[in-house]
Amino acid sequence: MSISDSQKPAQFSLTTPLYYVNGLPHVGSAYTTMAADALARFYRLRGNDVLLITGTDEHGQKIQRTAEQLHRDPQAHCDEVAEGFQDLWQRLNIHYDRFSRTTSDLHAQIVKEFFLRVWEKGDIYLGQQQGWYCVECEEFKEERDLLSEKRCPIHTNRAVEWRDEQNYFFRLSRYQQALQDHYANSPQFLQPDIRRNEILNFVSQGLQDFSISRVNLDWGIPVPNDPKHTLYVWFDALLGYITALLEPDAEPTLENALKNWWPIDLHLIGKDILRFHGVYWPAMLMSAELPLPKAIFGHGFLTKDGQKMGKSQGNTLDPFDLVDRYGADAVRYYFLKEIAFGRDGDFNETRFIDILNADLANDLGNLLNRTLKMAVKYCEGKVPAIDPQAMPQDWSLVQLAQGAGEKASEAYSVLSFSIACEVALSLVRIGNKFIDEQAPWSRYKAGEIETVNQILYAVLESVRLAAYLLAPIVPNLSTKIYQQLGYSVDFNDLGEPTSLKLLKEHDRWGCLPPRQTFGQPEPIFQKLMAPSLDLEP
RNA sequence: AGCGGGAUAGAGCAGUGGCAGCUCGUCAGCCUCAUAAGUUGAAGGUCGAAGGUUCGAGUCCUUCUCCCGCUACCA
Repeated sequence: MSISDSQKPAQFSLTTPLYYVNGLPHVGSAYTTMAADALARFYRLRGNDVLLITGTDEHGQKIQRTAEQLHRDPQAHCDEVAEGFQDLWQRLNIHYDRFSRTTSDLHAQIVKEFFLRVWEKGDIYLGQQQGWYCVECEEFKEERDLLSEKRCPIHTNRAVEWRDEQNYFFRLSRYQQALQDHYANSPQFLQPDIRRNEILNFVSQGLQDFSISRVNLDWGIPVPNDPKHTLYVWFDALLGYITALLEPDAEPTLENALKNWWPIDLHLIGKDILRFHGVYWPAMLMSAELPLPKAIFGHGFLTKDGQKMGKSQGNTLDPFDLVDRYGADAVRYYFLKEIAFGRDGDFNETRFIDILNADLANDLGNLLNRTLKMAVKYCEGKVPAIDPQAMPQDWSLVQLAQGAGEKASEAYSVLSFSIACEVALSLVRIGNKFIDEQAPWSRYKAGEIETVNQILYAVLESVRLAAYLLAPIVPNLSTKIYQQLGYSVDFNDLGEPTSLKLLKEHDRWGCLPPRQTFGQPEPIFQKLMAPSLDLEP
């Protein structure tokens, strides 16, 4: 199963949603993006060519209105918010390859070409959209959802209006069978299973065509053959994934965009937009006769202290504030380790602090620190000069470490970030027990130098392996560990082919080179303090 | 209303027929290499309720309660 060196490295492309720029990013967007970044880092470490796409969706009446309220040009408003997203991604140590914006000129070209392709297929037609319309929501409402006196259930003091307007529609109904066949033939297409079930259920009830244009909308891309209409959401935003694939100097054509990276391996999204990615999008692509993405994963939602977050509830969790107070590694670790990816999860600050201090400071950080300081004293500041292969094979730590790389790799491949972390943490926990049992400090006093060397090597190598396996989640921390062990590696600098090569075998036990000189031992993760609510002097 | 998910220790979770477990937190003993870290042990559970199948049920069946998601245009 080994890949020969002459072959091109396997490619892996993935996307986050293109986030709506109605406001600065919330923690849910950050969650998706952190997961995407961790996965991208995992594949890069494996030696794959990776393309991580994120970006912003910038059209729509809500944006236009928000800009107007701020007495600002809509584009200027979008620029500023998009910059806010990029700023947060930088703070969270996200390494994306493309940032796709739906207001870019390139995008308009791609949208036009795609639209015409579907148009020529006969899947777009002018129809009549009738229904109760809430101006605030910008949505047509089902009559059964309305409150008394035809009031919108969200904007309870506003009555909905009867609208009867011409819109363009996409013939989604035509693709029901093809979609169902695809779901059946590609069980990995919709993940996790619970979301797949929802979609299967939904599609089996029959599909209606959906409208893809609006008439009273200026801020957007005009319908190519009828500029009185403006494209609405899905025939705009979803295509941003394709626009993102254009090489920097390429002509904006579908052919150029799809040349290298299509189809996308994974669309990572929140569960709220699964239908659009799992039903609308593949149907649109089928209509355009393009290959479908390999998989779509809808992750769960976050609550805060068990409560749904929302501006109206006033209990939002600000990702900027979180990362500023605790750092990127801490935030990434909490969300990816403490929440089973795919399920809903909760943020609780006390728990956040407890978990980080226990796992990263006490267990991992302190294990490195105590072992390294012994090695500095007992082994002249170098990795003990022993043969890693000649280690006592009955040591539980060694046995565990030998299987850890593969286990973690399997976990990452199925987006089980939490399990990948547990694999690394189990090495650390067993390492702490092992060092207590073996008590190298006593053995050193008793003159058992050879055994001390073996013990310290085994523990340091386990910490190295744990750091390597955690690198997609906590790259800064892993870098610190590697540097204290004497490497000059930076896990944030993996664009370099040389460093990639260097690390390719590092998921295996026994890499740590004997006699390598250590860096300065110092705590890699300072304990977090709870915010002080103490008002007394 | 229909479909699906969930209810197990103070918190978060694992556990598809055989002694109820893991992590965090709490309390106590041990160690002294270490970031007041580590380690060992303890306390803490009538496994949502009731009934049934079985030698044996957290696990299978039936009924019920509560919570959550989906049931079409929520970026």
